[in-house]
Amino acid sequence: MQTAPVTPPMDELRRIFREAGLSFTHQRMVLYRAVFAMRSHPSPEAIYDRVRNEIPSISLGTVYKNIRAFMDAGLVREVSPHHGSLRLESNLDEHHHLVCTRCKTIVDLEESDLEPVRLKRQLPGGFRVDRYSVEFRGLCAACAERSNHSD
Amino acid sequence: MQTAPVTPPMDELRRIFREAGLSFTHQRMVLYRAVFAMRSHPSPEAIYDRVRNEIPSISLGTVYKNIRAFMDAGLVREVSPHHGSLRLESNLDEHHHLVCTRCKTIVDLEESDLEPVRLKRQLPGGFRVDRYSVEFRGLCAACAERSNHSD
DNA sequence: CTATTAAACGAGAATAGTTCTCCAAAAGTC
DNA sequence: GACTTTTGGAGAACTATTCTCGTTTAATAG
Ligand SMILES: [Mn+2]
Ligand SMILES: [Mn+2]
Ligand SMILES: [Zn+2]
Ligand SMILES: [Zn+2]
Repeated sequence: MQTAPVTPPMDELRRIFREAGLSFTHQRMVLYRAVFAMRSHPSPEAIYDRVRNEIPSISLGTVYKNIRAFMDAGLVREVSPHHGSLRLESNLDEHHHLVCTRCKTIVDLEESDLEPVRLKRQLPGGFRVDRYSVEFRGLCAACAERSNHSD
Repeated sequence: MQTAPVTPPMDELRRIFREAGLSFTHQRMVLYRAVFAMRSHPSPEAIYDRVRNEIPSISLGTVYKNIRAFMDAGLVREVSPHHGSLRLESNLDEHHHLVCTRCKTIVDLEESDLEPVRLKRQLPGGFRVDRYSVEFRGLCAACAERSNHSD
């Protein structure tokens, strides 16, 4: 199970936004609550659909702008660093990935470089696993270098 | 290291395409060779750029059509099942994912449900890891069910 | 090798996801 | 409450991808 999706009270939200450097608006508050109430890794469209129940006049542009504001503030993340464009995998062997979050480079890591992943308990609710892989996110040597310089 | 990216000879390619139910065209052959020569998980645009050296008149549409043909035939895969649309992560705790490749549902798996992932060797070339997560791909209970029926 | 049929190509229109621009409205500040 | 800054809404613009259609190329049969 997961930490319960508790909706923070108004003044707690004010504090969260203040600390994030975001002014407090009605739309932003409703969006924030929606995103944290949906534990389903929602798309902007899905958030829009839900929030329109509460604010029918909200625009999709506002949803996108606030998602970006939340991401920039580190309040949420994106599930995959590779939304946006298709990336092809021609290595059909079991293997893992090193992903540079800055330049989006993806480098293979052989299956045999890792101890096998072991589950402590059964997977929930009859999920049928085809394959798994481990994704290491960070900075490649080149980007780490550039990052040190511009400190 | 990895299996060397050997370019298969012409008649080998003919066989591969035949077995995949794909007719043999010049564009398709050059595209196939490009994709398997690039171990960098290329985007369609990157493949296009490379292939235009050899076939300047090739169209981006042809690149997309053949990528899809290769994917449908199981010759290549896509790196992420979530290109296409942004998906938000509001759970900032370390955790892992169960991803249904059919309905794209993403379910969290707590960090503590897994034995810690251990590397056998050092990571290559100074990659700086921020975090890692394991992605289990397969079919959720609902989709597995539907899949059994329509057999 | 040629005729016939089926599949693929190139060009460009269409669509989906996302960002940008601009002005009016709301929030933050004193 | 007046002034300044940020945000929201509407729609244009942009990027990634798919679709449509007429022409070309490949597969198949004679
Ligand atoms: Mn790979
Ligand atoms: Mn998650
Ligand atoms: Zn990098
Ligand atoms: Zn599913």
